[in-house]
Parts: sequence; structure tokens; C-alpha cells
Amino acid sequence: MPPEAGAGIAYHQALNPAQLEAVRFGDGPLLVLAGAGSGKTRTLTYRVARLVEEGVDPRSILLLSFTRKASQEMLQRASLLLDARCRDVAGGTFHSFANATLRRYAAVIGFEQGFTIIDRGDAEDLIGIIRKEMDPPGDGRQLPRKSTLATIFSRAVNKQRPLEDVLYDDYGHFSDMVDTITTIREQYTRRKREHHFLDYDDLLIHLHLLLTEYEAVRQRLAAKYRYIMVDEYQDTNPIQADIVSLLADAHHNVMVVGDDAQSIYAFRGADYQNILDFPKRFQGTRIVKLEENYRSLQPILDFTNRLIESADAQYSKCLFTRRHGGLPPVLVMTAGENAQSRYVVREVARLRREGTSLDRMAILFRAGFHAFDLELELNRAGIPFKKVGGFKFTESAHIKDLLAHLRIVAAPDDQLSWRRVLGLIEKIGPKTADRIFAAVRAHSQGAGGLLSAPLKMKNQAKLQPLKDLIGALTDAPEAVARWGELVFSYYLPILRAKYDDHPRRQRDLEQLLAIMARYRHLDDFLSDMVLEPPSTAIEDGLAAAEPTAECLTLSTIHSAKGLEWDTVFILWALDGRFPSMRSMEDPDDLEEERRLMYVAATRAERELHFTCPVQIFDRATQSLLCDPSRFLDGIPENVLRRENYPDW
DNA sequence: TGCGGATCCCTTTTT
DNA sequence: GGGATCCGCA
Repeated sequence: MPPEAGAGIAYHQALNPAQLEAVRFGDGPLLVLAGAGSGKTRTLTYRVARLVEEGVDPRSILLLSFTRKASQEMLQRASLLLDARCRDVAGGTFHSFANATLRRYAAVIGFEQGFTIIDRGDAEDLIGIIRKEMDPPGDGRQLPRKSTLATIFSRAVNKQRPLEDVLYDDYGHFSDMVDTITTIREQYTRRKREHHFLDYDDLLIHLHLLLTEYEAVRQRLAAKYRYIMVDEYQDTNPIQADIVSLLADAHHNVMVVGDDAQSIYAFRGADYQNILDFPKRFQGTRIVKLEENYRSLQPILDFTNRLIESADAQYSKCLFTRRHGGLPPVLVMTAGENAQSRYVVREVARLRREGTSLDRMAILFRAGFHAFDLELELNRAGIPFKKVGGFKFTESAHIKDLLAHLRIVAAPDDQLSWRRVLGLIEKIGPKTADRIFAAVRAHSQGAGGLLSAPLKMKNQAKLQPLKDLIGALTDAPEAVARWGELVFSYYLPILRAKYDDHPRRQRDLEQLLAIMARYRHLDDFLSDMVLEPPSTAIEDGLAAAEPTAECLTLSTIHSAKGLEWDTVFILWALDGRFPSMRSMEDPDDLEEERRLMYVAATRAERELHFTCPVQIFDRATQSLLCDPSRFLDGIPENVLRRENYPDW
């Protein structure tokens, strides 16, 4: 490859030598170990542009990344560098890629009539139905709750381990119920088939199956995607790593990018061993390390290097920066949770006065509920914010209600949605709903069957409004927004009767209608609501009023991955919260918590604050939590300053 | 069969 | 503080 083939793009000015090497790398396997803030996205972006510039068909490049937003942003930036051809690159998450591919080959795997993707909540509901039907164990003991069952099943898939082993290792107290639990899983699998449901894990399983069992399909896909790139490879699980290998097997043109020190998804089967083993999977892998950090000032890097030093990460990296100046991070002890919130509010206000935009600050935490108190204080202080992660918009009951009405039209076999829709009508519970569902299904006319199917029940009149709605939906031409409005006007009276806080929920629904207006096909909309749901709770803080105004970001650490801010606050740096009590038994879990703190701290460019509220009572262990996170132990004062919040 | 009330539990992270 | 479950009444 001639060194300056791309005269149009100033590769030399924009990239350092290591980045340049990765960008210019020709065919074959490439592993890029990209430390935090080392220009990973930049490298991927330039490489996409470079390939396209050299004449590679953009549609033959597959870019798998962690969120759709991340891949869209990369392709957008590549388009700016080169031209609009870069938008044709195939990109998305593993799950959305699986969805698109499986829809294309649906007939091959026996889904001639298509399929419905179900989210975690739907999966739990289906498991719940089966669980209820099972005979109780008899010995007076309870079966695991449906959410636990869903976790167990998912873990077995994502770690590719037998159900029995997962039970024995992680749920020892349920291991004597292995037979019943196995039966529940068989039933669950059977019913998903019956109703044409695929859960998150099934998307990966079926894609994997498609690639292993149908050699012709695999060859077609391998021929189509001649360049494969995977971002955040350290967070892939065994199936995902296999999928990458199967796709790349024919040509070995595969570039994976990641950082073993930032692996934080072990709970869903991710194994950072994948990134360590990549060179073994692909003989002759070229390894490039990106070690210059462009994000943070030196004192922050001194701290984060120290934090990760004691971790058992395998690829050693030594991050350095040319950005000097600034103060060491600070650990602030506060007397309880509310003082923590007030400290953050005070500091945010100070920074704002000094000229830092709210957009450039973030508050990060381990779990969604850790920010509840802070949200109250921010509202009180009139500081607009948006919250990312934790509870999702699409998980709230009123959103699910509205979507369920659309789902019975799109997929009349969807028993879960029928139950939900019918259950909203007075005097109809699960039993009656199932009877009506069975009658409609036997009538085999789609959702419209409700209008003509013979029903044996007393209060037929109660069904009339729903019949009218379904009639109107099936009569109207496919116009997603119009259907949304029809359901909305039907549902509004139900919403008002059901919830005291209906004004807030109604605003959420209006937001949902606005999102719907962007879609042309109902199926696409419904799939996206499962695969890429809006990540922020829309009605949070004052941000909703003026979406364009600057606002503070509150985020779980998981959702903050890959992002950066001028100033970052990390809440609850309290031993027992972070790391959490439950992670303390298993050294691997504890290591993951450490990496999580590393990810959080490396988001900061200029200022980094830890807050540690003390004297917190932990109910699980009946103990008082008083010490800062063990990960901060032994870090000298010149690397991490310590302070007390004045109203101590 | 539906539904409201009482009592028990555990309480992360995401596609 | 919210499920899941159980119980008693309509």
C-alpha cells in the first residue's frame, strides 16, 4: 500500500504513529489495544475513511460497536473526512446486526412469518406464566422468582455453560431444583417458538446457528463483509467472539479494538479473555498499542494509572499525556447522602459561575437509584439535568401499555401483549384474556379476529371500544404516527383512571408519539424500542422543557462508557457501595468493580471529584458503612487529595 | 374469576 | 419502596 494513497485526508497531521499504523494496516488480523482516551474512535473513523478512499465498497465493511449511537457517530465523522459513501458502511450493535441478518434469512431458520423481539420484561412475563403453571415443589419451598430464572437462563447462554453448572456455581441454594428449572427452560424455549418470539440471547444464538449450520449462508455473509471491525472487543461474550470468527474466517480481515482494563460487562457473559486470546484465534495478528492519552490532565492520569496498577489486567499499558497542569482528584467525605448531594450542587454551581458549561460536567454512579437524592437537590436548585441509564423509558408501565396495542396488530400471535391490552379492561384478568386470545387466534384473521370471533362472555360491551380501535387500526393505511395517535386517544382515559400522576405519564406518551413519527414501518419502530430504546428517561429534571438548553448529565458508569467530560463527579465512593457488598465475596467480581471505577475516573478531562457519604446503614449486612472505597486506599495525598465537606 | 388489602422479600450494571 | 404472593370477598 503506498504510504500517501489518500492525499485528500491529512493522516499524518491527525494521527500519532501508533494510530497511523492501525489506520494504514492492510489486510489480515489486527488487534488495537487502546488505553482510555487514546483516540480509539478517531482511529476507527480514519480507518473506515481510509478503506473507502482506497476503493473498498463501503457496504462490504461491517462495523460492530457497543451502541448504535457510537457507530453512527463514527460513520458520520468518517463521512466528514471523506464523503457520504461512508454512510453505507454496515454498522450497529451485535444485536441489531443479528436482527437485520435474521430477518433476511428468516425462512432458513424457520421463521417464515417473521419474529417479534422481546425485551427482558416480556421474557420475565413469559417465564412467570410458565412458572405459575408448574406444580409447586411440594416441599414448601419457593421456586426462584421469574427475574432470577431469566438471569439464570441468560447466564447459561452467554457463558455457554450448562444450566446445571450455572445453578451449582452461582445459585447453590437452588441447585436441588435443577429438574424443575430445566423443565421451565424447555417450556420457555418451546413457547418462544410457538409465538415467534426471540429474546436478546436468541438473536445471538440464531445468528450463531445460521453461521455454523448453513455453510452456504456463512460463505455469502463472509463474501459480503470483507472487512470486519469490532469496537469494545473486551466486552464481547463467547458467542459474540465466535460470531466474529465465523464471519472473518474466510478472509481474516478483522480488526478488533479494546482495552482489557475497561471490561465491565462480565455480568452478561463478557469475558476479557476474548481480547487476550484474539492473537491465538487469528495466527499472525498484528498488535498495536495506543498509549498516548489525549483526554486527561496529568494529575488525573497519575491517579488512574495508580488505580489500575493493582489490577490483574494482562496487557500492560502505560498511559501518558502532554496535557499538564491542573489539580489532583479530590475525595470528599460528607455526613450522609444528602450532604453528598449538596456538595455536588454547590460545586456544579461554582464551576458554572467560573464558566464551565453544564454540558461539560457529569455525575456518575454505580446504580440508577444512587442518584435519587441528588435529583431532588438539583431540582430544588433549578439545575437542569438528564439522566442516562438505570430505569428505561420503555420499561415504564404506560409506555409498555401503549406499545402492546401496536404489537397485537403487528404480531397477533403475541400472547403477552394481548394479556396486557385486555387486562386493562375492567373485569378482564389473565384467565379471560387468555380465553379471548385463544378465540381470536383460532379465528386466524390477525388482530381483526377480535371483531368477528365468537366470544363467550358476559360483558361483551366492555370490549367494544377496543374492537373499534382495532377496526380503525386495521382499516387505516400503514402510517406509524397515525396509528400511534389512534392508540393514544383510546388509551388516554385508561391512563387517567389508572395513575394519579397521569399528567407526567401523558407527556411521556407524547414523547413516544414524536419518536414514532420518525418511522415509516411499524416493525422497525417496535424492534428499535427493544434493541435501542431511548436511553434517557424523558421527563427528567427541567431538561425536558427545553431540550436545546445546556444541561448536566447524570449517568450510570456503564452508560458513560466511551464518553468524556471536563469535570466528573463519582458518587458513593464508599466501601460497601463501590465496591458493592455483593461483589466482595468473589475476587473476579471485585476486579470488575475496580475496572468500573477506572472507567468512571478516566472519563474526566480536567477535574475529578469522588464523594463518600459516611455512616450509611447497610440493611443486607446490618452494618454501618464508614470507609472510603478500598480502591482508594494507600493512594498518597499528592495523587488524591482528601477533604471534608464543611457542614460536617 | 377479578380485585383489593396484608405481608413477605430483596434492592446493579445492559442488549 | 416495590414486587410477588396469599387470602377473603364480590
